[in-house]
Amino acid sequence: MGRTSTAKNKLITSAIELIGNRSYNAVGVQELCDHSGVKKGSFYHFFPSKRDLTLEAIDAMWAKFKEQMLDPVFSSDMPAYEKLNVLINKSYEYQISAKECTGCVTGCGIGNLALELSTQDEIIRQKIEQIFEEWAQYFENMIIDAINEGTLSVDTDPRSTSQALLAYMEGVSLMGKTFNDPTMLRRLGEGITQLCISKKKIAVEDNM
Amino acid sequence: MGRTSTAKNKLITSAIELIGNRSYNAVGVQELCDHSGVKKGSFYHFFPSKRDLTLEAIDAMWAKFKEQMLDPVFSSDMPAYEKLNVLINKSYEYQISAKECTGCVTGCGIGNLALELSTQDEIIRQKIEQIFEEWAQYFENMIIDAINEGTLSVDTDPRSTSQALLAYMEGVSLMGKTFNDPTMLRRLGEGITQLCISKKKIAVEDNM
DNA sequence: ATATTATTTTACCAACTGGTCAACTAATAG
DNA sequence: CTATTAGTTGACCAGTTGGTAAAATAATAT
Repeated sequence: MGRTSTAKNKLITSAIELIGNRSYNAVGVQELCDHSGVKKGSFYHFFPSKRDLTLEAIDAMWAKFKEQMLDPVFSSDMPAYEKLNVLINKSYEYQISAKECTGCVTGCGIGNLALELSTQDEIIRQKIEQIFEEWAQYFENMIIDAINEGTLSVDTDPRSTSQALLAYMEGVSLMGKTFNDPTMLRRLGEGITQLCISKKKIAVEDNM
Repeated sequence: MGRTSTAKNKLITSAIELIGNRSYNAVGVQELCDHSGVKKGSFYHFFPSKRDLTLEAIDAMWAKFKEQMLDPVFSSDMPAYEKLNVLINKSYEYQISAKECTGCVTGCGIGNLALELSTQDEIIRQKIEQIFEEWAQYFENMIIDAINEGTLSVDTDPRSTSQALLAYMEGVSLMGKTFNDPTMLRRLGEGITQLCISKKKIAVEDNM
């Protein structure tokens, strides 16, 4: 039925690249079309609006992120603290290559859009909220496992702690981008374990 | 010599408000002018470009933030962990009122601009980098004091830890904005002390 | 009063924004 | 071989963008 097309995928790929390196509002429909070699008429054949392309681009970013970053790490049988270290290291490597390729630490594509658009587009905000919920779930499962194994204090609140871990990762990405320095991810990333992880049977609770 | 004017200040105030609630690229010169009751010709009498207004708005945001948030807290003689708690609580209160007033948790105005513009405007990136440096300095001084007082382990690296604290604050703001939920600041904010602070003479180092 | 300086106003601009439309072209199904 | 469906193309649009220029207006200094 009719002919087939690669235009849609090319547009999504370009959106991830261009919007990821700059911002939603800094990239126009025309540029998206030029970059992917698609005419504007085709753009609007596949997407009702730039907003809708962005929505699909966010899905694609998240799918890729899970596949390349989260799934490999969290389906392994490393101890929790090592999972976090590996995750941080992968982020570090990613930002290294981003900087080599574009001259800039680009940070977390999803976090960038979250800050730019949360107050402007409720649908996009909700989509990213849902993604963050899912993302934190990886941490939460890890924490619950660690508590059951006895490597983490039973006092640890899995949900709050998982969100704190995500917040810290996003914060570290923000710092890396602001300083345009990938090593920030490694240096600050190390601290992530302090937000929850202990190698002892029961974490020492001395902060009250 | 000539007449005086309030236009410049009105524009800066409007920029903080409008760009703070939305984003740099989502707010145009015309809207800035309308909102502050200044004609466009006057805008360009005082600022060579929208970018330059933003630069001054960032300075004003930072000055206000120091005056209202950082200075009161860090010039007090509270213990370090309480300084952090008060700071978190102030941020929480601020986001509560932002949401009451605009319907949205707006997050950290400086962090928002950092993510939106760091890869697009090197001058703005450098300005925010410098602000973050100064901001972290507040934390660093606090940490050094705490180490000297013996309330914090001598193993603590003041510089990295101070940046980690800032990263966490920014991350928590990002989460609060994304979930449009001010209580996130309070709930996640509590965790900040874990990034460095101990009430015991010497922190238990059990993460290595 | 007048010259000077600072500020305001209005009208304007080219470039670009997201988005539309109708005609055109390929592929497939019958 | 013909319909039908899916995708492509280029011309077009109204509204907006950041920014300009020159004349008009107020305040001050002399």
